Amino acid sequence: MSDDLRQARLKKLAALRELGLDPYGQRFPGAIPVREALGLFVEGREDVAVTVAGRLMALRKMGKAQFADLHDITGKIQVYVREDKMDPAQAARFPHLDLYDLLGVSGTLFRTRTGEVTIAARELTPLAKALNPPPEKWHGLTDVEVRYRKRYLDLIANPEVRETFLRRTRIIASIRRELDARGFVEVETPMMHPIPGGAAARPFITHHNSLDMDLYLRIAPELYLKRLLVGGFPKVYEINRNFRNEGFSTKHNPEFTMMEVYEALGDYSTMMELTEQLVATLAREVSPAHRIPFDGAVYDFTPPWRRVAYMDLFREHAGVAWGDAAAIRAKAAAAGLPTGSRPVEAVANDLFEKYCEPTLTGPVFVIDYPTAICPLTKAKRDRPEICERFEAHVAGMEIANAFTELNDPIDQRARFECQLANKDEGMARIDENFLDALGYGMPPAGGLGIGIDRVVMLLTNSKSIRDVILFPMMREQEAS
RNA sequence: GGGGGCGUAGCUCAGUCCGGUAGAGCAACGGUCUUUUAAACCGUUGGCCGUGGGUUCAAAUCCCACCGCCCUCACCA
Repeated sequence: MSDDLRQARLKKLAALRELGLDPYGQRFPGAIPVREALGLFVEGREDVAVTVAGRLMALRKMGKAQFADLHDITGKIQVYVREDKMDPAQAARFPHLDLYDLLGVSGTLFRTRTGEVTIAARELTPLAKALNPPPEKWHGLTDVEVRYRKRYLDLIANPEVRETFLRRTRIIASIRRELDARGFVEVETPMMHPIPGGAAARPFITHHNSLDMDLYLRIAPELYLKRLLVGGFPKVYEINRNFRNEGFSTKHNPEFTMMEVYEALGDYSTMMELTEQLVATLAREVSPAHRIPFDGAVYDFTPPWRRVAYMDLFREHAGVAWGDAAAIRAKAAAAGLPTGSRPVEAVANDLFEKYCEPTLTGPVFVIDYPTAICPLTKAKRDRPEICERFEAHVAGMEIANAFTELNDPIDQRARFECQLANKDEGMARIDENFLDALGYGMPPAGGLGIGIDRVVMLLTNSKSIRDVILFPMMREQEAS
């Protein structure tokens, strides 16, 4: 039983206490990262002293000698223990170790007969006793459910998982660096909204007790970032969580990380250039040759990316004419898509997503969307039925969505009212405060949203969004 | 929500088709071993076979329901 394994470890914990040691350790100054320690080795010398701290991942006992593998985030170092040639008080500590214990080790570096740089241990300091038995050492932890529920074990046991999440961190840092260098200012806007807006999605509802008011976890920060444009911040961005109360999949997590950028005096063309440059920079950091492998294909993000007009794609692949409302509804119904009382453009867009988007490999910009499905986007001056919006698609995923922002408060109100009339579109209530803000004058601007999780998926060759979110949404389950 | 798959020791997995005493490797425990690399060798322990019901003389195995996970479709500005 697992309980037996635990009991064996508790016995060793007690033994450490009897030696006067604290199995859970104290401040441990002087430890250096494992990789750094390995770098201090000087060929031919065996007197270089180092101190490291890490997790005990393997133990090979050979009579009076034993070899241990100590891991930290930077790597692995082997520890050599000769019980008969050590201070007896120190030697007495070693029999009470278990795999996964956290240890501090001091000693001198040498090279073993088989060539591995190793610490000859002089001093051992317990830092934390592991009471739970570890996953199997060779196959590691493969059960995806356990990997997601106990991500800490996944990170310990699977080095490539560590690498994926470190890369995620580097990607986000790089985005910030690039935007900061271009003069964008990072801001934080509310996560709890009285009216959910800026996207069409079902929100999570929560409640503020002392105000006795329902609040919504934000589905997008858009309407608040635009208020900042009104307020005179010309270039703002936010990287933070959005929440959408919808089904989840390999490409959707209920909470996900979105970056939104707004640039006063720009438009969707400037956002297209920004998108290309940002993603290309990230891709170059992953692969200087600009060859990004993903799901069996290879993508090159070198600008400029292909641009294709929405209507051209529709004409080519939808199988019906954009203007033929009856044919559009008939085709959608035949395809099992909802038609009902929805506006014909919304139904047509379903056809677009079903028949046109899958033909895109990318990276590609789909540009110039029908105005009817873009309530926050400025229409083209000469063609009011088309608006200045693009989506960037790669490998069947939408990774970016941007437009020339609608800044006419009267037009914006009309669009909201039209949206509200179609209950189907999911809008609950018009955000009057947002319209009021536009009434003070918002500069013409380009706005861009990039789904960070999906970009990280692309750049880490991860097929599931759960592999790039440390703690993906899971049904609650009792602790095991 | 629909369809498909999976759930057996702490971990990685056989066994299920075709019902007949619950298996292996790793880990643990006890030995041998003074430079090993998944150390090796000898021995021992460890199981509500996801949960509940049914069929049967007999169920890990067949049937039903439920729980959880994965894939897929649907939903999804």
